[in-house]
Amino acid sequence: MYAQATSIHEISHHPSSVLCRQSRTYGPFGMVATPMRFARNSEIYGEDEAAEHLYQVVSGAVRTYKIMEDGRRQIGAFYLPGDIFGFEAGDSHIASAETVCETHLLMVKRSALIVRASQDCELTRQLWDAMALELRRFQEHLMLLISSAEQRVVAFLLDMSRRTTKNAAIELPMSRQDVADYLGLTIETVSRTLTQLEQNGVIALPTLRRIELRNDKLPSHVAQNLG
Amino acid sequence: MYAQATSIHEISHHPSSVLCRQSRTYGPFGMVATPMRFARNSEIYGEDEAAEHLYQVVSGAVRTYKIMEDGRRQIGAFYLPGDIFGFEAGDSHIASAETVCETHLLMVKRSALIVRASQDCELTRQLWDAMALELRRFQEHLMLLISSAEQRVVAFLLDMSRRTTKNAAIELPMSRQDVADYLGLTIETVSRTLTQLEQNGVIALPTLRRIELRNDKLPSHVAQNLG
DNA sequence: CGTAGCCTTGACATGACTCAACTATGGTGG
DNA sequence: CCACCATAGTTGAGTCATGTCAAGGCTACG
Repeated sequence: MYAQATSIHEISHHPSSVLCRQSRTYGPFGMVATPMRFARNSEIYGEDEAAEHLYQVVSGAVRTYKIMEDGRRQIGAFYLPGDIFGFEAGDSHIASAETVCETHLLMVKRSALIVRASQDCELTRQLWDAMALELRRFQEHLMLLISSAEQRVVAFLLDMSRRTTKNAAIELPMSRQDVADYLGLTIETVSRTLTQLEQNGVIALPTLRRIELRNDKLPSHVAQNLG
Repeated sequence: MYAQATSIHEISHHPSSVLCRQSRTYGPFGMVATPMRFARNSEIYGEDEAAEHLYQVVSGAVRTYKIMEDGRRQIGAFYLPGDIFGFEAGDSHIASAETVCETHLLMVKRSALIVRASQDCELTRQLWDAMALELRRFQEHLMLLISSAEQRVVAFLLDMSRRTTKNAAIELPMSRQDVADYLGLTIETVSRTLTQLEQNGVIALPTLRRIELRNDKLPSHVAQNLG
């Protein structure tokens, strides 16, 4: 329902430009990779599409999501520069992936990766660990979804803070609607919660997308979530 | 809070008996495996313990879970006969694992598996697929947690039905409290929802733990969840 | 037949959702 | 540079689903 409201612009169903430089580029796990650029809100792959690649974010941000029968959208994860995504796949993807803003990616072939892993014990281990990290993220996301709105929002902000800058200010690449669909809340509840956190002095909101955290003022029950 | 109420009996911190037969037993992925037996509610491994093994359920049932700061317990997954678990780990486990009822397991060494996978492309692929399946389960669990109580309970029953018998009756190995902690609901809400489903003729409850599904009467909005 | 654990039911409280109006922001063209 | 528009975000009032607290009923096992 509310996800429906998100009008999506600039959907370009394939890479705005694929930069195939002559010189080889190396991506995740030291594999030969193809650099790609996507405009904002572009589809990278769709649910149920054959899963032939693995991706690493160079700049920008990516969201993976599923649309439920009732029309709601659940965002499974956000991927930021350095993150690798596309694991969530046996033969085909189980979620769609879109860019949140203009994004540069590196793309590697899954089949090539598997072949190389089967000759390289260290690489097999790295792959295992990367998937375990992905599982850990999902597990933490699960825990989030059973807490209160305030806990969800604070945990989200802390996670973003930890993953981007080391200082306490974050520049969110995604809209309130994205945040809401990630946290399993409505956009109104996210907005109200942010306002309330600001009034309590836990955060400052110099602009809509910029958020400054006062770590010392965090509600104690979530402070422990800090990595 | 309510999770606290679950009084746990018969915690035996290690395998009641490890059957080390002379003849070798083969477990998941064709690896040499150690058979083990656990009593009901026994700990298999704890959160943050070193993750040295992978397990396959032979008979019985297993739950993985985390305890949150506020005392609530979130069950991440149930594993039934045939299922493999223990993937959710880089160097150490990110959740605890306990038996739901008396359970027989096969245990294989992760390190040995990695070594063999790095010589066997097919095995690498199988491992990848197994972890992808695990990710898929988590993704589906995520979707569950943002739906209504009725949708959660029905989806849970359908999932259990699909994974156990092919007919429409299921014998739940776990308590209402387990179900509640898996679905992110209270035990009261689970109970009320089951009663309501029974009154609507969607299910029958011949005994507390036995549930019969009338697939034809399922609420349409979840019927699509059928695999 | 008694008891303990598990489950159900009821009455009430409350946090998040819905619907609706309003405000701020950022980009575009005059 | 300003006015305008579309988009994004905020705020308010009222409703509803689920949680909380408390009592009571099964069931199974000794």
